[in-house]
Amino acid sequence: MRPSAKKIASLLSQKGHKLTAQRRAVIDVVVNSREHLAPAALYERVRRAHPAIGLVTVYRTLEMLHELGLICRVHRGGKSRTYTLAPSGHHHHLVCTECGIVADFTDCDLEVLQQRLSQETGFKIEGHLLQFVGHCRNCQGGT
Amino acid sequence: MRPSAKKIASLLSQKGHKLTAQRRAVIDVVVNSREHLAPAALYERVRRAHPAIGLVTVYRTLEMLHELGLICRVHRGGKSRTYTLAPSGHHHHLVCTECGIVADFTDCDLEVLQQRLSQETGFKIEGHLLQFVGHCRNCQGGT
DNA sequence: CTTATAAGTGAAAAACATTTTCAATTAAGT
DNA sequence: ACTTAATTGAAAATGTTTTTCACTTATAAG
Repeated sequence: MRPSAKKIASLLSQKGHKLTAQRRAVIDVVVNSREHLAPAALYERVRRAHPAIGLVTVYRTLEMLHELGLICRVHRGGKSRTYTLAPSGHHHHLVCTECGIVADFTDCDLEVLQQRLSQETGFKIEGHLLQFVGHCRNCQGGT
Repeated sequence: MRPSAKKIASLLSQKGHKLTAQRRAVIDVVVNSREHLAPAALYERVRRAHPAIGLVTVYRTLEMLHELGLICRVHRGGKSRTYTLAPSGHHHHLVCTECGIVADFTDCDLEVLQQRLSQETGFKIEGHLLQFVGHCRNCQGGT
C-alpha cells in the first residue's frame, strides 16, 4: 500500500523538519505520480500547484525524502536521476530502453552470491543494485 | 587474457577508423590501467605521454571504444562514468562507496529470475545491471 | 497572540561532466 | 606527393546538480 501525502508529511515533521507549503507541494506530486520522475519533470508538475517554487527547493526536498528513505532514487546512465515513491522495502527495476518506463519487482535472491563475494573480496557489502533492461510490451514492435 | 594495445588498435582500423597518435595514447593508458577510470582521470594520464591531447578527444575515443565493445563503461551514481578494458564477456561490479575502487565478478545466475520477470511483465529483457556496493577492505576501519 | 530564531527559500552563480561547433590538421588510400 | 574524408582541439553550449547568501517563515516559547 502506498503511503499517503499526510503520512509522509507527518514523518517529516517528526524528524524535525519544517512543513512548508513547498514541501507539501513536492510530496503531493510524488505521491500522485505513478512514474519515476526526474527533478526537472517534477519541478514542472509542482509549478502547476505552486508557481513560485524554485528548482533548487525541489532538489533539496527530493534529497531529503530520499535520505529519510521515503522515496527511491534511480540513476539512469549519466543523464539524470529519477525519483519515485518508495514501495515498502527492498525492490528493483526493469527499465525499457525505448520509452523509459520503469517496472518494479521485489525478489532477487542474491544473498548467496553476496556472501560468497564478500568472502572472496573482503568487501563489507552494504547493498546492491539490480536492474534489468529491455523493451516493454508496447515498444517491442517498432524499429 | 587481457587484449593488447596492438590488438585493439588493429580492430579499430579494421572497422574503418583512423589510427591517430591520440587514439594510441588513450588505448595505451586503458590497457595499462587495472582500475576503472573516469574520462578526466584518464585524460590526466594520457597527457603524460601526449601533452597536447584534448579532453574532448579522450571522450570521443572512449565512446568509440565502448561502442565497439572493447572497453566497458560503468555509471556511478550521477557523478561520472568510468571506463575499463573489457574483460572477456559478461561481468559485474562491486563498488566501494568510500574510495570508489571497483572489483569485477562474472557469475550472477539470474536466468531464472529473468525468465519469470519476462513472463510476468511482458518485457523482452535484453540485459541486466548488477552491482554490489559496500566498503572495501581498506575502507572498513575509518569514519 | 507576539516574539525569537533556526530552518527553509529562491535567484543567481558556481561547479561539474558531457556535447557541439567549426576551422585547422592529418592518416591513409590513390 | 596528392586528395579527401576523418579527426582534432579550443571554445562555447548544454544540462544537471550544488553552493551561496540575503530574505522569509514555520514552529516553539513566552
